[in-house]
Amino acid sequence: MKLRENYTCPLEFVHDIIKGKWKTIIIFQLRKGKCSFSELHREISGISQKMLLEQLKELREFGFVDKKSYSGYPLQVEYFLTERGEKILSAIKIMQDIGIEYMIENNMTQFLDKKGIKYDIS
Amino acid sequence: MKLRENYTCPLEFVHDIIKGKWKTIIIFQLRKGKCSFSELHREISGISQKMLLEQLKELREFGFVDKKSYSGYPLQVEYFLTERGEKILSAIKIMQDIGIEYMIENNMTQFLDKKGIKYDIS
DNA sequence: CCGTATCCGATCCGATACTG
DNA sequence: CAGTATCGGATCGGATACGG
Repeated sequence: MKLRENYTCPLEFVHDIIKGKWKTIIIFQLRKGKCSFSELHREISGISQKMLLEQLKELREFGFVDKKSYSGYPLQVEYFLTERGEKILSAIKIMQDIGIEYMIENNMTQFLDKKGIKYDIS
Repeated sequence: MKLRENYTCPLEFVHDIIKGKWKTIIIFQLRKGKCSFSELHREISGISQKMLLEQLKELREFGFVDKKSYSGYPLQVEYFLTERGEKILSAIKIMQDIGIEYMIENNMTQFLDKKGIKYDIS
């Protein structure tokens, strides 16, 4: 991922990283600890393999996520949050909370329930 | 702004709103209270009139920002954060904090200083 | 001072196919 | 199982001009 050369504000920078379609969700999924690629792929409804890989790469590049690879067959990796990842998770939880509030107020929760998506903020 | 009809997760929804290039910065600029359009335009370095207006409109649409218009000439408006806006501000402050850390660690602060941008997290 | 409309290049992201 | 490459439509956002 290519950043601009100059940022006039730290938020511009964080936003550049977080704006990708799936990043907040990936970080949120990692809240409970390490997770293999295929687990992530299974749990994040709708994401393509390409996007998951690409976004994980960028999250690693900026120190929000790290991974551990195990050599052997079949290949196995574990992705997990770094300290910086945990920190932004606390911001993401607030945003999730706001999302839940909004969806409840506007009767948008049927989709959540129907698909059995977990949206606890633990 | 047109949202999707169904969201499987509240974060997907919040992200749809927050992903726009200037939204986090606009919210951050409003942290100290009400502000006219031209003040915002002056203080947010690099934003075009079109984008500022568009993003403010969307932020209002989803209840993060509200405005008060005064009839008369010249026209005068005041934009300010709603309660929901204040709540997401607390998440944005965390992200700003992360951005500052990152920029310090990676010697990226020269741009901030040079342009005299305020980036306090108060 | 505040807001709208349009045009157009840049970027994003989904589908798909292929490798170790 | 994990990762890479490419193609093409959709969306984003900057420039610019105009209107209340």
